[in-house]
Amino acid sequence: MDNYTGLIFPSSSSSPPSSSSTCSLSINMSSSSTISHGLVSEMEVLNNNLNIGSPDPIRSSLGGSEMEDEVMKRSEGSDMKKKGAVKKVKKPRYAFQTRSQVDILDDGYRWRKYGQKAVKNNKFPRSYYRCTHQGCNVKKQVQRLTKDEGVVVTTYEGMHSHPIEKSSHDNFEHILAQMQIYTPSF
DNA sequence: CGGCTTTGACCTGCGC
DNA sequence: GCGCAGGTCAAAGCCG
Repeated sequence: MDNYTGLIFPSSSSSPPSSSSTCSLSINMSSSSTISHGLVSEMEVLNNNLNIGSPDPIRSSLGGSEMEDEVMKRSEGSDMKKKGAVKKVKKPRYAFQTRSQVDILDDGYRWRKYGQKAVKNNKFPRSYYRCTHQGCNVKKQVQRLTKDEGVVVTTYEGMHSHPIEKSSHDNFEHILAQMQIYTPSF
């Protein structure tokens, strides 16, 4: 099938993606460790441009940082008021569009679905996945666009701290090879 | 039997 | 303060 993959970049006003192709590769490949977290901290901007879910920029309520995965848990269901001690650290998020019949890109990592929500202004639900590798807190969201049902938007949050698990790695490289830089010109 | 998906409930942040 | 929308949890069920 024809599936193009448009990489969505954090189109911040200050730092245009100069060598974007290298950045794209770093999304999920094992070399991602070379990318500093500060590289993309403004996913909201591009999400806004995309109108993924709502006209608002994403509210970055995904405040989960690496450590408070436990903290975020409702402790006893009674007092989970420890958020005051938790400082919100925004993880960098990366999104890219894929024109595909299937929602899930086989990127070589193993994901476990932990939630699904209906999103406003979108007839397709958004699915939430977490990397199953122990100690790896990478999450991703998968959403199909209402206005173009063939387009799937995948948003990654965090960096994998481990190599790709499956050998289908080549598959993802193939996808990456077809990547086009998405330039939000609207 | 273990891992994964489904799904409703719960929590939080934000706008009004 | 209230309501809405997004994000997460966890129990139950399914499947290999």
